[in-house]
Amino acid sequence: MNLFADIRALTVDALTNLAEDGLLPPGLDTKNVSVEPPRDAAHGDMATNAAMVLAKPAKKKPRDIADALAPRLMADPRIASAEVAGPGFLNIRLAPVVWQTVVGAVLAQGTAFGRSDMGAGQTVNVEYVSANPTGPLHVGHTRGAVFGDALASLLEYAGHTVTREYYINDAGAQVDVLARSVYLRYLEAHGEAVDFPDGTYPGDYLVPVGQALKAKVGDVYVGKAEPFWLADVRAFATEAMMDLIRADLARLGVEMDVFFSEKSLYGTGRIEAAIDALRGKGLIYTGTLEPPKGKLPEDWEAREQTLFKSTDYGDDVDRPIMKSDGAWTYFAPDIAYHFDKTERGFDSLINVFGADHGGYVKRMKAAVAALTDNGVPLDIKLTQLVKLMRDGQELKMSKRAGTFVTLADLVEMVGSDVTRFIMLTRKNDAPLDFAVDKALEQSKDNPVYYVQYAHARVMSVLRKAAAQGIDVSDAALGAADLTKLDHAAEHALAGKLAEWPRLVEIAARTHEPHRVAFYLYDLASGLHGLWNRGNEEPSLRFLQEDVATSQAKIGLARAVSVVISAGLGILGVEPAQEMR
RNA sequence: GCACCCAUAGCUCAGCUGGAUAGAGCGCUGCCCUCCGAAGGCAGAGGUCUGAGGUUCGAAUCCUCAUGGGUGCGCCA
Repeated sequence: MNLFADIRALTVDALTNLAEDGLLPPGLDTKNVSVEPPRDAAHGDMATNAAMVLAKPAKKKPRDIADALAPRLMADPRIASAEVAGPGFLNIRLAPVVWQTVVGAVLAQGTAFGRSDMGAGQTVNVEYVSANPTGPLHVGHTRGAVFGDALASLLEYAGHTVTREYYINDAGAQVDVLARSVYLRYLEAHGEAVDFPDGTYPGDYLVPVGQALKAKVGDVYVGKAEPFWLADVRAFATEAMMDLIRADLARLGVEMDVFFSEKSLYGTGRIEAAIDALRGKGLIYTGTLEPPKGKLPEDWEAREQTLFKSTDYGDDVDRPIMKSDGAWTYFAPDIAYHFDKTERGFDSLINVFGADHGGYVKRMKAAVAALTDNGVPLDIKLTQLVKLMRDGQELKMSKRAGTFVTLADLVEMVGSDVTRFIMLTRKNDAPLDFAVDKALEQSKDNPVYYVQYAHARVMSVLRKAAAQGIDVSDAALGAADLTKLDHAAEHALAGKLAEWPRLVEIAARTHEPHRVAFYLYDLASGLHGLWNRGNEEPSLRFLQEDVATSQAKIGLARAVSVVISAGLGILGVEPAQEMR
């Protein structure tokens, strides 16, 4: 149930009737007619801009249209009043029965209240994290993981069929570096003294990998030249790193559907097939790029390269797909990977990258647009940097200084729920200061606890009521006489609940899960407000003298907890039963 | 030099396919527990939405330019 969509449909019907009666020209385009919550509560429950949007095409004054529209809306039992205001807004007040219906719907549908069929089963591939398999995930990856996962859940909630996917860069030079580093740890496990030259990974996390390699193969690689062991060690090390990464993701409750190996694209003709697809469209050619403007790289010289004509699809320059030694650049397998995604039949693609990959957005979009003739949209969401703060000071991250903070460290410090919620209290493209000390504080300073507290309060009321022998099952509350919810403050809170399905659609459409977090904060605020008004107005307390009234009021509180629960579910956060 | 992202209250940030008098938290001032959890609530003060043009009935929102920050920029993925 989406109340705003319902009232919008009512409005459009009324406009159609006006046209049939000759009061408006026929065939007006109503797609820009909106029904929204007004910014100022004094303006009523909803407002429509219909009169202003249609004034020009109908060649009528906005107020005349609004005057004609108002009585048609008021004929509906759900509408208590419709008044013309301002430049031509129609402010709508809803009948009390509407709010009672909303609460009843939440109690009947549970966390499915707010689900949308907007996605219409469209398949979406969400690729996120995709960190190089060379070490544990760090704080930056954490934001990508949380964002991508919440976005995926949000899209599922809005009716899409979602695949969560991780692209493993296991074919480049950096996994050779990994293999050499593990080899050194392997020698160390055999008692050799080793040191780690530049261009190797000295991290302790490879010590157990070296030992595991020894346990597996004994000493067969000791004293052997690199070509003898490189491929084997690389495979072993990469697998070990992916185990590490999967374990890190599990700490956050992130579970991928697909891990896609870059290496699997090589030697199978799949890169060639993707490039051939572009060549077939006349988009591959041999040429020389202009030198970049401004400061030149020192060793710059003009070279002939195999290029993808990405400028035909909005990129700034054409991009090389093959190195001068004939090997593919990193971009070629990327193209092949996305070609593979489109061939798997996804209706749309989403990539979540760190902001430092912003420079690849245009070429990636160009590649997908070219491969699908603009048929499959690719949205790329960039997550900005995370700064960890403690006591107002930035925790500087430095591997050398030993202050490198990993995902595992962060989750260890503040827990998965707090990590996830805080990371989603900022828009993805805004930098995030993560105050580790504040995140653990149980106060209003901390939005996680504020929302959790609201949920816990409701649970507390339910426990208290149950102890008094009141049936507080959702079925019983839903069957209660909800007309007892007759106070404006209660209607206002129910109105917040009614916004939930609408918010889900907006958040899903814009690919912005942070909106869910802000909505939950707002909803929690509404509950806290009503709760405290009960201090001064006993009739607003949830527990009343008679059972029937109690059940109605508890029903409202329960409905709030259900929606909080649904929202937290999308964010991947467990609702609190009580605060401790 | 070019591209992308960003600029909203003292601070940290929301702001809905353009909508009415721009919101929240922190901080500041003053209130509210014989009462379901005060880990909360209420009220007040605080704004040329970086600047200048443009489109529109209407711009924080869209377009152009400027200023100030961040990120990236041909054989690293």
